[in-house]
Amino acid sequence: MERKKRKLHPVKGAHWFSRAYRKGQVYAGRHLVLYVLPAHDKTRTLLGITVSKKRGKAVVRNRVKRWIRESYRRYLPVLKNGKVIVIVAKQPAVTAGFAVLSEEVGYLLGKATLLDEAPQ
RNA sequence: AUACCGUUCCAGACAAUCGCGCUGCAUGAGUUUCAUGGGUGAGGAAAGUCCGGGCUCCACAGAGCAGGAUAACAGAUAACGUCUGCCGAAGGCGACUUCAGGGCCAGUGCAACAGAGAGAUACCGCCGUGCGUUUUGUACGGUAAGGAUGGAAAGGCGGGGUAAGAGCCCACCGGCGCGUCGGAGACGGCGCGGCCAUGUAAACCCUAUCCGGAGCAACACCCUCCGAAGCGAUAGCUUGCUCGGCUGCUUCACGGGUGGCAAAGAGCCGUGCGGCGACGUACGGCCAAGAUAGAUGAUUGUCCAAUACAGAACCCGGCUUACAGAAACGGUCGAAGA
RNA sequence: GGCCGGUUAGUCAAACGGUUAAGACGUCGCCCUCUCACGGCGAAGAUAGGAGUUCGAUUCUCCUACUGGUCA
Repeated sequence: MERKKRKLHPVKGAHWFSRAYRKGQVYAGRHLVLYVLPAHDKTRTLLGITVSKKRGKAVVRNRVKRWIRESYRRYLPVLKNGKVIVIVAKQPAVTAGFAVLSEEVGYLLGKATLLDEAPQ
């Protein structure tokens, strides 16, 4: 069934973010915090990324978002559907680098039991 | 090779694999769209939002007041507080750099403390006269040369003059006014003259010039909702105030989408011509991001001395601020890059 | 993204361009008390940073940083 490539879907609308913060299940790591909600659309999983303006200037925030998005993309083929995931970057994430964040995204997704199988 | 000054340019490159936005490119499915291939994809500051415009709405934008901005002169420009040239001042041996650089001889205000006195003055001192007297002194007057205070003390310095002194008089210098010559002008040279109140206008102010208000979250359209309260010629908008103008209006609550918005303009590149230059103009060529939770990343290899500051959000012209380094050209000083 | 404001001791908060920058709460020390509190006396502690104008700047001007408000 995975012959067709999955695309990366972003979360749209501010109310989904606030719902995730209030009602979502929380999984915290050293650099990131993961919020998970069940989605209406069961055929795909949405991703939202939050990097506060306190974390740095526009270049820094964009770089952190790219790292997280790329990490998430690596786990996309083995990800369960029907969820809304919001990832919030903490202050250490700014200086962590891609390798560290990628590892942490995998760890948190596994902790939240969102992976069908172990990533290769 | 090395110091210094000015101008311009670049902002890691290449290859492989995976991945992203746009596409009014092609092909195939399909006629909302999807897939594959191609094309294209952040900056010199995209930043701060400090100025100037375009654009949109208010009446294509009106009158007066208030308010704001600018400040030698001439030009460039769509416009500017920007730029160019030039004048003046300051700094540097020099190339060159810097300057909110109109007016306190229109008016008003302020100048704390100190000091006798801050725009008017006599504390000490100097001189004269009267009184007293061995002497010291004391009263009145003259005086701004000297002392002391201050950021600033009666334009500065020298000479004449005087009882002592003083622009009281004279020369030079500074400032101001008038005349004349040069210059497009600011200004500069020369001559004459009243004999001159220090500083502060980023104090009020005066002079000249300019400025209507708001901003793409503007604004226009489509679908949904067509909700509650209030007003009755009041009220609201334009504008801070007055006039003038406009309107069934005002307040509160409230979704989604499309356009605006990106292919085309004060556009970029090259060459010629005009100009000291900013710039203008003619010809030829080019089309070069357009997101909407917001697109450039990951891994590996090679080159490299090394990758700083930093991410478009309607669009331009500037200014300011941040910044590792690399390159080119022109020039200055000196015996020598010391 | 646009448009407005603000920054003074630990906190709140005054100051026509002029001596040593008010106050209040808090902090510290001493006194009072058997001890604590209350009260009394005393002390320390600040103009966001950098330039400029001025004789002199918390105040005026510019730049930078930080921090609020507001606009569908």
